[in-house]
Amino acid sequence: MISNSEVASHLAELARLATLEEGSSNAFRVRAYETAARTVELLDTPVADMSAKELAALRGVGPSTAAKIRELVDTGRMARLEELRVMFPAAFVELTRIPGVGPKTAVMLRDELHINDVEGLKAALDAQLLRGLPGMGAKTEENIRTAVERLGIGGKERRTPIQDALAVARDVVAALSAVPGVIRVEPMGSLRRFRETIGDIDVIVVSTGDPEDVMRRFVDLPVVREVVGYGARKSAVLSASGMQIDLRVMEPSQFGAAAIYFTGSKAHNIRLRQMAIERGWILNEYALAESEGGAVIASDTEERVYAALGLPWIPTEIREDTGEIEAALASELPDLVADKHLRGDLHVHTSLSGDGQESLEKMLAACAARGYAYVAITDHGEDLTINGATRQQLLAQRRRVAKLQDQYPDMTILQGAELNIGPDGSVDYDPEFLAGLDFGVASVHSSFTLDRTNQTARVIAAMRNPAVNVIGHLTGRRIGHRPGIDLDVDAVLSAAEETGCALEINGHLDRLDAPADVLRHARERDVVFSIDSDAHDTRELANVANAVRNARRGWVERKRVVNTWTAKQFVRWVEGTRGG
DNA sequence: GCCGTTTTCGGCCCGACTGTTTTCAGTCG
Repeated sequence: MISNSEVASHLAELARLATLEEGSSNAFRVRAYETAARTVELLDTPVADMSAKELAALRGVGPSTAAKIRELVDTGRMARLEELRVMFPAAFVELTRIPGVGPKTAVMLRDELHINDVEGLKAALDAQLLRGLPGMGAKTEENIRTAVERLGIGGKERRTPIQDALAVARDVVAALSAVPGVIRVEPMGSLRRFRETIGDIDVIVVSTGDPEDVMRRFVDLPVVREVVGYGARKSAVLSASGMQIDLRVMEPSQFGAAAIYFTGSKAHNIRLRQMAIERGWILNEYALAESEGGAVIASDTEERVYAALGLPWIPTEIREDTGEIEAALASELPDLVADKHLRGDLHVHTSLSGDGQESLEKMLAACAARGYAYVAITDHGEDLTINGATRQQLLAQRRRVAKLQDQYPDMTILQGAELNIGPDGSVDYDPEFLAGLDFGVASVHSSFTLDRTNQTARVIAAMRNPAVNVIGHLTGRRIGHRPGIDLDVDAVLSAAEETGCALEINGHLDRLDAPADVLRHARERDVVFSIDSDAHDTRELANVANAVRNARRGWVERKRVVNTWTAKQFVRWVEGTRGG
């Protein structure tokens, strides 16, 4: 049976190719396909089980798209998509990845110069054929030549892991904060929404001084390799690593409208602007204002702009037009977990792990300093041969923990381990030894290439193990480096409901695992989570803030997170899950 | 292609920048 995400990716491709046919990504047909793709992607009911009539009742899906979905489900094909694939082969579509080449230009290049791929474009550039086309001159030709040469480093679809983008953004923010007159510098866009990968870094500078000072300072930053746009209030540059950084300078009174606008997502903003129009208003990056006369209704804070539209402030992580507007209108926004709710950390390493950097004593002191009511010390199990702790080492640690517990009357210390889930679902040590531990996190650290059936079976077997309270970094992915293991997410969520085993939300920026889309799908299920740092030194304990933001993206509510519970509730859950 | 307390047709989000044009089209976000 075809999955919803496969159907959604067909619809997304339909939108991409329709862009070429329509000549614009803003064409209504294109937007309709995009909306339909988003709706299907997020739906919990399999579309394969739905009638055309039921499909057409979904938001953004009408009779035409419903028929296309049914056709795909029934025949495995979508005739319209196949026609478009013939009209626009992949090598031709590749042309639109070049910055500056949109659908109109690509089609003109083919119609006028018979260019069908990037190689053909290069030849035409060498022959200086582009400058003879309508609306094109030598300058445009040169711009396209430059863009082709750096395809792969600055292409439109290039995305950077959030870990790398955050580092670049931090430097830009620090440098621009020092410019005279600047009172505020904030990263916006997908960085503020905390997506796993970032396209461009968007930054707003609020300044009471001369905006041109900010712009000059911006394009002179050491990180800047090339200036790709330069205006009085808006500029764009490419960083040394090829990331695009967009900068806007705004007045203090515009900050709220600007923050909403530049945070996005685009789909979220479109919904807000539609709501503004219904009221006879207009919403842009400067203000929410009356269409007639332009009297400003709200602009200085996000809260005021949302409130004027009849909405509560919407958390940045869920601004994707995937149901948050409807929830806000119905006063049913989720009670998202926040940093201040955390009462403990359930995945902490010490120097007993080969890759742990600091002593048990230091890690506990740092946890206590964070105000935790409980903590689980979870060094690697022995099956991780280069990093794991032996039984003797764990027993010795257990005695040390017992002594240290006296120093922390307000913090319950659980001594456990991060167990390794073997390819067959077994974990380290033997059941008798494991029963002597207080807590168990079980994680996949090997055999990443098993098929879905086997991966799913091993994870579920670990969940059913009475020594396991939490499944660590569910998919094992490393963002930008390694894909996650192939899992039947539905089956895993069912096992989590059945066993009470928590799914970890890991705070390492290259993990953010379980991924937000998995968390979102767990929303309708009776699943609990743990928000963990997976710290290997005291500094990394702060990683929980990353996990919190990823949890919020996945609509995870406070009540679902076991380490927001009181010590009493938490210990009851631990005891309930241990021993099955 | 979708949608409707302006409902079955006529709308559909908004603006900066660039390069090419003397008023605008294309691209981008």
